Amino acid sequence: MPEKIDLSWFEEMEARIPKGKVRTRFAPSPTGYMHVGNLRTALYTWLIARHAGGTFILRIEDTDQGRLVEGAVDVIYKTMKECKLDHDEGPDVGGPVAPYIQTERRPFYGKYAELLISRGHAYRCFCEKAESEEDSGDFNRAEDPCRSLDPAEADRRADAGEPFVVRQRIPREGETVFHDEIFGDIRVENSTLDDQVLMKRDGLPTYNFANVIDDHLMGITHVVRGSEYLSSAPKYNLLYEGFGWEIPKYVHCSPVMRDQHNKMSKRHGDPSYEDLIAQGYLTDAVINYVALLGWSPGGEQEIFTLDELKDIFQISGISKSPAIFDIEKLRYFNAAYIRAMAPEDFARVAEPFIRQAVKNEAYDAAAIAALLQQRTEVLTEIPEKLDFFDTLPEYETELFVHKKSKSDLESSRAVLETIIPTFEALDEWTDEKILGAMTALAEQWEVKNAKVMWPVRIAAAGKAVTPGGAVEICRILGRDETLRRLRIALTKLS
RNA sequence: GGCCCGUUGGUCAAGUGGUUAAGACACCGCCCUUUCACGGCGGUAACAUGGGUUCAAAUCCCGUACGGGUCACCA
Repeated sequence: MPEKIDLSWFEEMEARIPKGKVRTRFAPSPTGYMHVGNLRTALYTWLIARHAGGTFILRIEDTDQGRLVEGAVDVIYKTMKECKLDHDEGPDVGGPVAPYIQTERRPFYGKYAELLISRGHAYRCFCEKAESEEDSGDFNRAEDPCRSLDPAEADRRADAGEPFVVRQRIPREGETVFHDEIFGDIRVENSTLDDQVLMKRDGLPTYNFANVIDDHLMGITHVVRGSEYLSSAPKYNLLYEGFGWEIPKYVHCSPVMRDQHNKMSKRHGDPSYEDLIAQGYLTDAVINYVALLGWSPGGEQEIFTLDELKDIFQISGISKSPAIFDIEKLRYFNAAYIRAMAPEDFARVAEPFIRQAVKNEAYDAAAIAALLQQRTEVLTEIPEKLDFFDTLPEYETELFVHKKSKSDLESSRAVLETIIPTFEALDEWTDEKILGAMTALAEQWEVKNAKVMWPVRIAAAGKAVTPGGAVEICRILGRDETLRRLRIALTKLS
């Protein structure tokens, strides 16, 4: 009975829709963390809006009451903020087409479902939920008596309080073509589509229905989402046509994989965005890497700021095939970002990691950070590089043997024996003086600098690989501690 | 299984009928050097496969194989 449909309400809704500008939305469901794939979708969605000078919207899709996770929405806000993917409209900032949380939009969906029913594109289905019985569980619309139920009869049963779902009435014949910006035209036989549920028995819409309604009502021009929705896209088109709405551009992105066969997933222990940060990766590096996972700017440049990405991002550069997440390459990006940081910025982010290993406040964290910056790939690897500061490690004298610098046990002993009094006599403990003492000795003995510096560094650090050379290590250690360590080494070698 | 989609080195990828098939990560070698790095130079390594179309195909068409997605009152 179309009479009870109040068309003016729909007209008001239509009137609220902003028009003319590009509008995109990131619409996560609050699951508690940000997958890498999600982050990439958010990024691309944001980039499309910003590139076009359009509007970026955050919408929360929480229609699955059974999967609500406490605090999950906050994780989304926090991540988006950290990544600088700012939104113009959303639950926290409002906007012209509020509300932006689907459960708060609950009344809308029912009305649109009614409208669709009145136009014959949907119908009420009173069948029992087809749970269990996996084998016969496949719903066959051709056999659903409700599809051909008299509308008046259906209205009467609904009014009487009989529970029902609303199903989309898919034409039995013909084919539907839809266009995707990445995959091109895709055509499917309508006979392969089923009468999907639009409104659930609990009165909430399914994802598939809420999406169409909200995307339209929010004036979304580009629908960006994972390619897992590719096969339901034709049904969306039919819905848009049923309402007489303009179909937005679809941008389906292939998944981010952990290997050839599996998507990245928390379940398999793959890192989420938060995990990566906790593992010592920088937000900017993660964003940069993720941008290139499944999208290419075409040129040879790989390091981009968000601003640069915004300028050059093209939907056409998004790839059709899935991309495997390669942590090694992320490490490379992270290292590049670390090296490019202002020294004081790096010192700030590195300090907590430095202090994990170096408790002795006498050792200057900023000075250590300066050594670390050129040789750190991820922040979490910092502590292990610094284990020799607080306490001199146990080590074998074999460490003094080094062929490149032509060092052996005897030459090392001689170097230490000579350099100790020289160091004691230095009037200042600076890089210049320390270096000068060592190069002077090398010159006097007519040997390579390395032959002097090698044993000094080994004696000072007690390990072969250190961040920084002999001069820097000695300087940071301070004269007293350096001399103490050199004497220990001399004892070992005598 | 039906339907949809995809397939360039180990990985990310450029490529849109004529190229010595870019570049990056990783790997290897050399140089630089105060260790390790950084940096520089060089190297190994790819068009899944079979048919067409064409003077010419990684690029267009068909099949095959392989891979992914989907077939929920989940998103």
